[in-house]
Amino acid sequence: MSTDRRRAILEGAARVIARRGVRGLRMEELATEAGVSTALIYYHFKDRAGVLRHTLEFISDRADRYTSDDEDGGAHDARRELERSLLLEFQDLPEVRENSTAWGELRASAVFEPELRGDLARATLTWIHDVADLLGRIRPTAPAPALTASAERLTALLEGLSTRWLSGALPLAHARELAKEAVTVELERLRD
Amino acid sequence: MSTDRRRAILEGAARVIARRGVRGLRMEELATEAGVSTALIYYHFKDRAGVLRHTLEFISDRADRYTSDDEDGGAHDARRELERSLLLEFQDLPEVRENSTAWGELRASAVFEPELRGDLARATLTWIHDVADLLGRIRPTAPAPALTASAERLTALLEGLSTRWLSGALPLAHARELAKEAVTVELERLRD
DNA sequence: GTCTATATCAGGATAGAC
DNA sequence: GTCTATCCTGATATAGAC
Repeated sequence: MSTDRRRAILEGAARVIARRGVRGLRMEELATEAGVSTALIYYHFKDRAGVLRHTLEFISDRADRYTSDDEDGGAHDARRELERSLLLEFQDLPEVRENSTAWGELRASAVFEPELRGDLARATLTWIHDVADLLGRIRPTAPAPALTASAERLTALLEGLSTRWLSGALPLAHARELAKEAVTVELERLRD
Repeated sequence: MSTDRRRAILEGAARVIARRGVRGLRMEELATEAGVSTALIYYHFKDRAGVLRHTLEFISDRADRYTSDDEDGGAHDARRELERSLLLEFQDLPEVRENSTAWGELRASAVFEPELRGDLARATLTWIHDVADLLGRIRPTAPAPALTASAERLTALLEGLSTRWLSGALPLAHARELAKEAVTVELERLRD
């Protein structure tokens, strides 16, 4: 059925992008991966750029599922939740790798393809907001701008570390350690 | 003369890559940009991959010139030098933009092209080392591992912020501010 | 909605003259 | 060393049947 195929294509796109990059995504390889014809991809997504856009959306939705919705935990829970959600980026599981890779690719592609920027900016903002929110639950007295700045730094750092990890420049365990310590450092900053 | 043309091609390649990305580099556009024929590019660099390799080398050599060599400044100078060298990444000057863009492209491409990883790792290590060195001059009593960890976080953050800037997700001034504050935060961390 | 077959074309690469 | 002219592959996209 239609919806299933659509989804299969998006899942396939995430896999192919993780394997070849946005730059390396070939419509025919995607078709094979998803078990459909190229024509069907064009039918559903109009063109290559459309595939990219929807895949980005798909991926960020999927990443949202990582974040729990519990809003009423105490500071201790928030701290654990924060670390959990940030370190989730650094796991050698296929889906996580896919998400990280695809996210990095989309970010990098957006430098040259302005059409991608809107969605990317939206997703980034949401992410920053979520992190700022968690920080705020740990440091209830910290002013909002400081929380946002810390969240911006943490998320940007995560992206930087993630790319280094994926490009083989940084072992996974070390990346996790650096990220974890960054949380400590920023929380210290937000203390007074 | 031969050497001039070679150089013109490499400079042109840096500009084109900054504008279109590694993937967007077209041999013909490069030829026009450099004022030569496509055939000459192949004559000098064998193929497209050769152009890429030599351009990346060209660019990292050029970026080295940014870093000053003065080794004997006091803590105050070191702090300024640190901020200067880190914030240098965030300027809207053609050459800086070219270098940042190409660096980001290189980093992103390395995720899928292992051949690129060696050079990249080397250059990254040098950078981390330089930053750790400056941090050490400001905090002479801090242990080396802590200095390295801070340098790793700062440089990874820079890469993250840089990509956000170049992809239009983060205004230049804001990126500078976040980077500057990150220096403060890390130096605070290294205090005790 | 989905496929097969194919048009179209951009762009990498080379031949050969100068 | 450098150019003009051209070949040819690989990839996007569409036509049209089912």
